[in-house]
Amino acid sequence: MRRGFERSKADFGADRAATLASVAAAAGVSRQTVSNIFNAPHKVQLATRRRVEAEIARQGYRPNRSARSLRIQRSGLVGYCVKPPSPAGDPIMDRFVHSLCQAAERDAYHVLLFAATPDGPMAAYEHLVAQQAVDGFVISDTTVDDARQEWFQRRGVPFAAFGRRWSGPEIGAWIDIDGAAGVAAAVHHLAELGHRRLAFIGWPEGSGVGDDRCRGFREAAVERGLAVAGIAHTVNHYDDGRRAAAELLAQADPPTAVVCVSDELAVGCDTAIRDRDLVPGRDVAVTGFDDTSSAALPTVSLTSVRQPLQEVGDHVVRLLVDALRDPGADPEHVLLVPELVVRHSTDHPDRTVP
Amino acid sequence: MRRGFERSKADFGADRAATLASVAAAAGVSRQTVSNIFNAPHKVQLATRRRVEAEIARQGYRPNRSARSLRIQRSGLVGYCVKPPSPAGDPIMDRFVHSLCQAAERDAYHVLLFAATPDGPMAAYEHLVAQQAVDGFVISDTTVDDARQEWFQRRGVPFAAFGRRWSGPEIGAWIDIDGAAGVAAAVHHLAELGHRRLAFIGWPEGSGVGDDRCRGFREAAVERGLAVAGIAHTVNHYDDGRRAAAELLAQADPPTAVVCVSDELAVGCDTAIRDRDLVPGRDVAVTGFDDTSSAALPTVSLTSVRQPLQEVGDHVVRLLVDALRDPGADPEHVLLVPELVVRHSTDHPDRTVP
DNA sequence: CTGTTAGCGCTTTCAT
DNA sequence: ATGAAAGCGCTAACAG
Repeated sequence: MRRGFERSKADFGADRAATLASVAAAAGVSRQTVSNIFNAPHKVQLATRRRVEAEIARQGYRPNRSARSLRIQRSGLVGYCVKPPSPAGDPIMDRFVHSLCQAAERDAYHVLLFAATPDGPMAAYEHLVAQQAVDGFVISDTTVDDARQEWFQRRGVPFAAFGRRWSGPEIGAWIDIDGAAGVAAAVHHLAELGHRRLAFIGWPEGSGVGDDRCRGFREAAVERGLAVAGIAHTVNHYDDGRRAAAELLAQADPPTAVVCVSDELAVGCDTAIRDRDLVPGRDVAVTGFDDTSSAALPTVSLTSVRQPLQEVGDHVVRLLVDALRDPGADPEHVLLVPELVVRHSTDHPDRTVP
Repeated sequence: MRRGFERSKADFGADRAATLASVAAAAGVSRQTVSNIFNAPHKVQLATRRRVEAEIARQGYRPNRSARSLRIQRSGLVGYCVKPPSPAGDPIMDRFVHSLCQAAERDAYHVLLFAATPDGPMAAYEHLVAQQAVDGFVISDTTVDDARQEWFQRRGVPFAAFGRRWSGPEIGAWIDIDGAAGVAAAVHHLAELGHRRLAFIGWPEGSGVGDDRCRGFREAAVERGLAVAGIAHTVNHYDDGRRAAAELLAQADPPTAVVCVSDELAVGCDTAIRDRDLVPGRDVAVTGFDDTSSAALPTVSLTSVRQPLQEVGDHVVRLLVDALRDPGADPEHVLLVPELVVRHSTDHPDRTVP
């Protein structure tokens, strides 16, 4: 029977992991001095410090995390709950999670990832809090009737949200993308291209994010004095976007540009335009939201609103660290303006002013 | 100045978190008995057990994780390194990560997520090992010259891989998707539809995953006695797929079906077919790999190979847990056959036998 | 600036 | 079946 590891965990146990004591003994100083090297370097004389540091490097010593956490009563972990994958895939999850990790590590934190359990939405959070497994949470995808913020507040659990509160009183710190501003940027862009008659395809009403983006459309249209040729509300599926767009385009006085609440719906709209033997961007303009990989496909080439997720990660960690440091401080709220990525769906090479 | 939390962390400190001692005192038993409830329930009389359990529930007590980890010398954490997001987005990352979390939690583990640091590929791994922050690692995206497995072995660090070893001796347990079988399934499907002349668009040679899928194509073509009208190798971009497909289709005796190593390239191929005023699936068939959201778009409707990522998560956690339990055991290797999702790109409604 | 002491909350012998 | 005692590795308070 072949061994899986030349040097298994059991063998490894022979030369035990380095500890404060092993480093101290080898360097001929007290354990406290070694500890100080990490936690209060200025308290150690340069000569001894050098010597101890050499020994630390030689043994590859790092303070044991459990022991340290137990002593200082902090885990150094940030909890984040991943939502179940949707069939359509999540266009921003991978970027957000990576930026979250990076930002956390800059502040000497790590991310503890967990999935929701079947027994209630807060069960997994509760479990981690009771175990004192994490110092706080980052949450995302906040909804209109989100119960999490209030739950955290009631228990004094520090957190920071990617996504604002859509109802009720403000609780805790959040950072969010200004969806209304993103959609407004699309409207302004279209207005500058000469479009005077616009339509909007949004999600069903009541969804926080969706309503916000819809408001951005309405307000920008008013501000620019543009005609609104219709506002549709539909679930976030390609087919529904295609159907909604077909109806809008079949009107007596159809829009020359359609602003969509998501790339998924915008790609449906793109198809509806082609269904009428029109060319997206040349005959009818379209915009989406999220700058997904589908939008970037040259066959689609969709103008879309891109969320600055790197910055979101940086901010959300900062907000949490602030809450951890000073639980009594005023929670901060940050609204980031996203960026419009212009492609052929609004700016076709053969386009003439509508 | 408004307070962020009605009951801040500081206030919260007043009624400290429940401990073994607090539960024991309230229930009128020793700390040991409370501990036994969790770790050796059979050793406790039913009557006292009920009483203590009631008190545990009342106080919402859970054993402190740091203390427990320190005592038993295990963190209950599995490390997983997220790779930086690519511009194209990762089509399978969200599904894999979620299944990883779920599977880990079934075995009372949690996932510690971290990002690679600038200072060397193993620096982040090393840091976590030295701190004893995790009990082992799950790795994915194994490459031909992957140095991680050997590194883990040398240090006796338990791990399990999603992705086989592409070179060198076997080290550790892995689970992988049988890409060759997936591509072969596509070839067999095409053969059954009557196609006799196929081409393949793959990645540059030397990439483990890509070569494996290419081999699946060659072998299945031989097995079925099909003609090979060309094998292209290109980087994984839409435009390159389109260009490669254009060349293959411009030949004197072009293929009637093109098998692609990825959805990204397959969508490029789809465009190249349309560029020649042909209809994908009716005139020339195309297949991709990964069943991404782009493939599922009805405008594309791409037949594609879908990886069973839920099962991959289950297996990879099982393999790691096995390695943790018995470091000396033979590492297991699992190869999962993926499933072909048939759509219009191979089975167009108006299709006639080629 | 260095060394000693105590204890974070838990599990694991060992007695009873 | 239950209770007492020891100690995992660390940091903070204090004494020298």
